Amino acid sequence: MDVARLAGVSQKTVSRVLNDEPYVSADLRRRVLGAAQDLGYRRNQAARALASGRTRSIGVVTLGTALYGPTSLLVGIERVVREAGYTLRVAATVEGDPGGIAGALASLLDQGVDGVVISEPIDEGAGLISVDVPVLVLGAPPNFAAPRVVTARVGADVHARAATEHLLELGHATVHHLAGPQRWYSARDRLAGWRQALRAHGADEPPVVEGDWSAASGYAAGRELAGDDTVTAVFAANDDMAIGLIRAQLEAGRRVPEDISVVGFDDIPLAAYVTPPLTTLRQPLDGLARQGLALLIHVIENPEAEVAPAADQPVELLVRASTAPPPPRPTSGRDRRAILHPPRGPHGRP
Amino acid sequence: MDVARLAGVSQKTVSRVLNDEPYVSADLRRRVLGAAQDLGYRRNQAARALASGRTRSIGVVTLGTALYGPTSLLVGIERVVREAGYTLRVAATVEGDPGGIAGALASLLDQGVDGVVISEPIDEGAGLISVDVPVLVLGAPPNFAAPRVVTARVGADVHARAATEHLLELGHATVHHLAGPQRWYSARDRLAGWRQALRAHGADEPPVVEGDWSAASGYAAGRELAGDDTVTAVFAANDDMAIGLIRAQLEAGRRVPEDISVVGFDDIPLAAYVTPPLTTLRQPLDGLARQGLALLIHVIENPEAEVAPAADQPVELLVRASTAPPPPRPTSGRDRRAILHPPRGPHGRP
DNA sequence: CTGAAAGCGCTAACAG
DNA sequence: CTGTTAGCGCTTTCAG
Repeated sequence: MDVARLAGVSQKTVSRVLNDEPYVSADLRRRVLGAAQDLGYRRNQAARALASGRTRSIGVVTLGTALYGPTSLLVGIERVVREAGYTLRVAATVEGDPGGIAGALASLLDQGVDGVVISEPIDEGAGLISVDVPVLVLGAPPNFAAPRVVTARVGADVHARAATEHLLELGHATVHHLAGPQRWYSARDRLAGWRQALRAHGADEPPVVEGDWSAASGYAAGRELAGDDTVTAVFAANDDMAIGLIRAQLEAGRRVPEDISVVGFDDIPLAAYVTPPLTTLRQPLDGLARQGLALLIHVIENPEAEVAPAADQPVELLVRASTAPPPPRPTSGRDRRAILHPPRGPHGRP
Repeated sequence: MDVARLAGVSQKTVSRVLNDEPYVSADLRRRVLGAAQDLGYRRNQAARALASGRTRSIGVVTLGTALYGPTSLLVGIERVVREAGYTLRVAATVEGDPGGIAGALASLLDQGVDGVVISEPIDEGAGLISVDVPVLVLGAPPNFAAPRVVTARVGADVHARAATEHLLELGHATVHHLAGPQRWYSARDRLAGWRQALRAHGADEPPVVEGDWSAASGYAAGRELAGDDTVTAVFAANDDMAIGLIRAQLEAGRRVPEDISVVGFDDIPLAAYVTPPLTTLRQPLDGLARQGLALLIHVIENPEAEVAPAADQPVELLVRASTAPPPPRPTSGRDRRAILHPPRGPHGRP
């Protein structure tokens, strides 16, 4: 090693200095650092990994879409990983690709990551390959075969329940739910929370409409629902669908929130600026990433330590202008499909 | 190596089989594959990298935000990288962190990536470290010291020009521009295109308002502009700002598009579902990623080959409901700030 | 506190 | 077609 020669020490001393190991005299340390600097020396990570069995890298399995939730998580994960001195490797899965998670995981493991985080997995039915490094699962039930699995979740069911209750407390007889794809654990959680709220209040449970998270699917659902004016309140499983749904309502001549209230989920940055500004739930995605990774890194670096599971993240309901009490005189239940709404002109908001 | 022993061959033969090298008998190949299978053998990538000097990984320097452009590109990049049989390493930069790109690049290079893509860099003023692997720069002028730099861009100036011309052709006397942060090359491109269009049509060039890509900044700009009703058309540098701006206009009692037309940029999935549906430009981000990476991988695998620069991606203007001809009787230029708009009630859309 | 020797698990080069 | 011999550049023993 040239650095060692230039500094007139052994290779091992260089290694010690660069790894901040103790038992090196200040003088040697200075000399080595100087030599390394002069030579523009950088350690070869592949060699380090081979010799030490560690890569100081963390792999993340995420979904290959630009959806708000997964991408926000990814951004948060990257930041925390970097701050902790690790590097990030990414393997995305494609929806509908069976065994996608297992494949992505295998690829990451091949690369020798020290730990992996599985972000918002969807239920693939299949069992997962066993993993010999610590795993962090973000937003799903812990059902992975790994020596050390830690999980962190937002407790979406609690949130969904709060959203639904907000609507119920406004006086709506019941609340419809525009659900996310049920292969997603987060979509199931939200559905469950909605159902809990309805039961707790003794409200009817209307049939669930399922979307695919997109505004387009929300729009389609909105057209379906627009014909039925007993629908006075909808809890959508994410903001995009909520916005699509609102759009469909407006086009059908129903006003939001006067005729129908809508609550979203996520608090995307746009939520406060659409018309009407959307009442929604903020997901503490950043806290989730931060908290989960702190746990994961702790387990990586202290293989023997016991870890307490992460606490659920807090709920935050943002009441804006898309929710209001139900319209005074709900149409009688029967023949409702026959009632034609004259276009009342544009949707209003003072 | 156990696999070699089990199959009764040399280590090198195993290596050959696993690397799909020629000159191995079908029989041996079968035997080796079988043994590897039985043992659940996986190659150690660190050792491969050390011995071969290649990692079959590509690094990407991206911005650590959840903005639509950067994240969509990242998703596209990941997919193409995976399809090409490479793995992905990510290093994000933080806005405002000087030398962020250089640092991220250094981290990636340390990891021994075979190539790197710099996605939507911002101008950091500082020079960039020199790089000894092929580099793909997405969306910026090529000014990097690297043996092989390839670039691909969307030609945002052409797009911006088209957006501005759309407004001009609708009859607007001029078009205001709500720009993105000028440290971003893409923001500069859009500004340049807007300016070109104005000049070509001999229109006045109003002062530029600069936002930070967020809907909140668009809203702030919208409030500023709302007092001036000579402003009949605005080209916003992205959809989020356009939506924030529209919101501010509506709150000020100005109708979109009757009183003021707005064009966005990006065609985020929500653009067609906000109120009014946003006229915008679709960025062929996916094509960009695909095209750029094809080039990069070609250069990685054929170090000697000459490459033609990627062709600019095509323009696609999506005319929806946020643009219309200007209002019939524009208020005279003077005293315009004194004119109070009685709240005309809600913004309309038939 | 410091150094010498011995690999980590693979692939490159050269023989057979 | 197949095997042998050396390393890749570090970190880990284990002695000084």
